[in-house]
Amino acid sequence: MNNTKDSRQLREMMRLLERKLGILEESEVACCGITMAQCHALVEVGRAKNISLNELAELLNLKNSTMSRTVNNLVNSELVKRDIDPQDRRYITISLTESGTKIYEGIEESMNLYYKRVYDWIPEDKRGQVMESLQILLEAISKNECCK
Amino acid sequence: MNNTKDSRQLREMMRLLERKLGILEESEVACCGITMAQCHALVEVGRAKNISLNELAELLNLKNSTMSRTVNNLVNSELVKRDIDPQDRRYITISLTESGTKIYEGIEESMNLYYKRVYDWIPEDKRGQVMESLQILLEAISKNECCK
DNA sequence: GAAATATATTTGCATATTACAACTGTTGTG
DNA sequence: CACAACAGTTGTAATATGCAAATATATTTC
Repeated sequence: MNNTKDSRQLREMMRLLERKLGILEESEVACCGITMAQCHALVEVGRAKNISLNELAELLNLKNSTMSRTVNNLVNSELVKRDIDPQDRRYITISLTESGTKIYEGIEESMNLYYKRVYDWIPEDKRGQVMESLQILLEAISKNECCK
Repeated sequence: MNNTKDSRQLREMMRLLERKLGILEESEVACCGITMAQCHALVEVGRAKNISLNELAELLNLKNSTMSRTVNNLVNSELVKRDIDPQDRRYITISLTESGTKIYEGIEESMNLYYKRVYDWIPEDKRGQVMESLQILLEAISKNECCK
C-alpha cells in the first residue's frame, strides 16, 4: 500500500521541519547572549509570569537538578529571580527581572514577526488548510505518544 | 486584520509540535544508551553511509570542534569508525560499525513505525491535505530564513 | 506533640556538549 | 620550495544533563 511511502515522506518532512526550526532558534538565541536551554527556560517563565521550579522542569522535560542549575545561571545573569513562596517555603517562585522581560519581549516580537512572514507567504487560499492540517497533525501526534 | 491572530496561532502550534517531537526523540534515545547529540550524528552517518566530519558538522549545524568530540565518543563506544581518506589525507570518512548499524536500524524502524501510526490516525480524506500543507509550510519557512 | 513520611529544591559528582582559539597535518598553487 | 588554504584535532572554559544524596519544609500518623 502507499501508506508506507507516505508515512516515510511525512517523517522526512517532519525531520526537515525540525532541522529548520532548530536553526531558527539558534540564530534567535545567538542575539540574546544566552544559551538555548536558558532561552527555553526564560520564554516559559515569561509566559507563565510566575512559576515553580518543578513546573518549569516539567514543561521543559528536564530533571529538577538540571532546572535548578539553569535557573541559577539565569539568576546570576540577573534575567530571572527566585522568591520563596511565603505560604509554603518548600516552593520557589521564578519570575523575570526587568532585563529578563526585555529579552523575553524581544524574542516574542521577533518570533511573532517571523511567523507573520511565514504565514503571509502562504497562498491565501491555502492558509485555512495549513492551519487545519497542523491541528490534525498535532492531534495525531498527541494520540500516539510514545507507547513503545 | 486576522493575520496577526492566525500567525500567532501558527507559532503556537509550531511550538507544541516542536515540544512533542523533542519528547519523542528523548524517549527514543533513552532506549539506545546514547545521548541526543550522538543519536543525531549516528542517524546522519547511517543515512549517508560515508561522510566527512565537515559535512556531518554542516548537516547538524555544529562547529567542527564539537563534531570531532561527538564523533570521538561514538568511536569510543564502537558505534562509528573513522578512516582516513586514501586520496586526500586531510579528510576522514565516518561510517557506522556493525553495532552502530544495529542501533541505527532500530531507530529507523521504530521511527518509521511511529510515523506510520501517526499517518494512519489521520482521517483518510485529510491525508493529502496534511501532506500538501506540510510541503507549503516547509517552503514558506525555507523562503523566510533568518534574515533579521 | 513527636516521629515518620512526603514534597520541593539544592548540591556533589561525573559525563557530555558547545564554541573559541590555536595547533597539526595535508594538499594545492605560484 | 614556500606559502596559502583546507580538514580536523586539541586545550580551555562554560554550560547542560541526570543520578544520588542532602537539606528544609509541610503533612500525616500515632
